[in-house]
Amino acid sequence: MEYLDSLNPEQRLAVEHTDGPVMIIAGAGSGKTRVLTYRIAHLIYEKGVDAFNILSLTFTNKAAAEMRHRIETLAGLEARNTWMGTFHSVFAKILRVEAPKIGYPSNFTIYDSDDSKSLIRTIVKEMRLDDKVYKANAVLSRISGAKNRLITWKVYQDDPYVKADDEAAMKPKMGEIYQRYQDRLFKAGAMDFDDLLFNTNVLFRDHLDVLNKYQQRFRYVMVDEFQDTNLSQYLITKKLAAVHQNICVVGDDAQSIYAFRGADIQNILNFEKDYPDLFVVKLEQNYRSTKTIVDAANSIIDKNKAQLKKNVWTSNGEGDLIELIKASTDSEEGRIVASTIFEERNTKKLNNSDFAILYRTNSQSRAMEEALRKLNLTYKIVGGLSFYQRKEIKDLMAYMRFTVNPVDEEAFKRIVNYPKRGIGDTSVDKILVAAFDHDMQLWEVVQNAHSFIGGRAASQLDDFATMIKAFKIEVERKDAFEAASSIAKQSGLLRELYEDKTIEGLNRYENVQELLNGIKEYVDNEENEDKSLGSFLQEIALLTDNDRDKDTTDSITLMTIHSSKGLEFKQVFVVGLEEDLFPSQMMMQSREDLEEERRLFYVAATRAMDKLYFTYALTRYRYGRLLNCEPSRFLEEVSPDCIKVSKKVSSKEMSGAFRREGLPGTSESSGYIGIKKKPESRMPTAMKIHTPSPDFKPSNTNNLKAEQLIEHPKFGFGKVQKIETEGINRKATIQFEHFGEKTLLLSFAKLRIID
DNA sequence: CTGTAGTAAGTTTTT
DNA sequence: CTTACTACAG
Repeated sequence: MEYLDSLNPEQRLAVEHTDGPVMIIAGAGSGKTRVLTYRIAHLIYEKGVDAFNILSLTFTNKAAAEMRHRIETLAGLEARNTWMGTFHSVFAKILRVEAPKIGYPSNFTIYDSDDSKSLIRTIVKEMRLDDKVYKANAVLSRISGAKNRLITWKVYQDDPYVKADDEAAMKPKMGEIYQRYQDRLFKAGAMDFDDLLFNTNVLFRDHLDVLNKYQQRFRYVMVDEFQDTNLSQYLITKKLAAVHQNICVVGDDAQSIYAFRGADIQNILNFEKDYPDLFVVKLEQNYRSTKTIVDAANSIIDKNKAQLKKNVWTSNGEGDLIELIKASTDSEEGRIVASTIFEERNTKKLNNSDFAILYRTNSQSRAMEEALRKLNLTYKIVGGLSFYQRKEIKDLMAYMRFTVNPVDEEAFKRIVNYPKRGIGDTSVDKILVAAFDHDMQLWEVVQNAHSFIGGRAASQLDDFATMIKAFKIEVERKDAFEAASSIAKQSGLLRELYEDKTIEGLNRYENVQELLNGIKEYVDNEENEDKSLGSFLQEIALLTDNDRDKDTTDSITLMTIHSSKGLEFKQVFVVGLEEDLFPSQMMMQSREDLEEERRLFYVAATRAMDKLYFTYALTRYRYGRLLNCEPSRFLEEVSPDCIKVSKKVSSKEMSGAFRREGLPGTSESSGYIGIKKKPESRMPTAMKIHTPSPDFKPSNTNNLKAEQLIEHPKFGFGKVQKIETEGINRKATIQFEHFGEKTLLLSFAKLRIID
């Protein structure tokens, strides 16, 4: 096989060792995707395995699409028959066939996290609990964490440790919320993201015939980005591979960045224990980046304790040093990045698509966008507020969802009175209560509205029911596109949007049209066998904004570091390297958290092939307030040999920023400025005297009032005298115990409000 | 039941 | 700056 000649010895081992359990530890830029595609081709053409018997699981739809494309190029159309997709999409597809076995309808709805949160809010309200204690986000992530570890509500409630945990957090009702949440999902014929995996586990546990069917079908199982699997996903693959034992996992523990959604790095660290005869290959040669970049990335990741030993190296040249750019404001940061790209592009004859700007949070894209637009540079944003999360899109989808699955509670609440048809909150509540009390299906109650609620609303509901019935008939007779267009028109939704002549209204109208176009495309696509609306809805529920076709014009890529995984660019800007932003303050609760942020930093750095830039700003707007920032600790952790301090900062802005900060240093505002060890002057002497309480956490100062007791990290305890507003700035005059009266800019000051 | 005005609180990453 | 929720008038 001559194509094997293009591989290095380790890669070749990984490709040729097809049978039995295999773990491929693939360092950044080591040609992992190449190995995976060659491996599949090898299975099909050398080992004579039917493509139909190969299952490859990835974490994003994009990665799956990329892999499918590369395999087709390499191995031809035969390879199209391999099962390839994300965990969620593959098992949603299987559940669509098998769901009735575990009591769900096969046209079950998939709730996205907005639906889930809304349901949790309803439940918390129904239980008459304090929604400030039981915040939807926190409750959902707790439940999600349990599900990812396959803990049912029953086990959750019976576990004394969990109970102690919840009680310590003053949230003893968590178990009951979990139970009710699960019950309501079941009644609404709905699964949330975690359920797709959880229920697959249940299915395989309780129906051995079904498990056996898929075990026979998937003789070869491959898992990409294995470091990001959670327990639930791991157990599914383990079960599937139990008979043939042909499981191949590919991953890099150094790039595990999804702990927040249950990824367990122990899966990769302990894999060997589950498979004693495991064959391990390490791909350590990096083909992507310059030596400087590889060294810099290694210097950061080496600080982590939890990792597998490996030595990523490269034979590439040294390349340029990493440029460190300091800006005074976030908008200046944007301007410098934009002008640097402009210059580099022209002097080195590069395309826009050779550049990427990576940030920690989506909100950072704004400043970058503005600067790029001013220089007329074409860019595209990956991710961010998803198309599918827009109100108008969710509204139309809710109509479609309710038509297909008329017990879908969240969809019902969304559309029953939109556009307005005289059915208010009171009536909606009555319907829901009636369904609950009589243990009836939502749709039955709606159809018999007169028996449950009287008056005007009842006859309005009759009209609503008639409309939905008409939709149902359309859905049965027509394909997804025709049914959806008809629903958009008949529901009055299109008219409502059409009549809104504001710019936003126009956009919303166009978005709905775009969704309809998407449905048309789906219907016209030969590969989709089932062209019903129900089937389309299941597909779309698992799509993210990253999966929509963006126009293919040559553009600079803007995205979060999380979505950059697996990609590479000639030049990469990692922006916003400020303490509390990256590493994120919300993450910095434990050593594990810091290590995950380091891995994230590692991922960002290793995206670059030729040149890497780090930038940070001294002040930044967040939530409409100007905050001051300090350089990220990562800038001190990264090997100084790899970094060159660069870029002039305009002296005017610089001194302005320093003055605002009330810092000395105006004199160094011209010339080259780098990170210095935090100057003494930046650390008020007060800090040496007052140590903040161990649990010090800044509070939201929105509601700060006179007489309020507060704690300041540097000045200690004090009492608020008065609050004034000056332009966009709010100032508080505070009488401190030991430091007398001080006036602080609230946007700068971190205060803990003592209740 | 609907619309408006005002208040409160949240801001990480993704399937 | 945003979004979600509440109170109150019509």
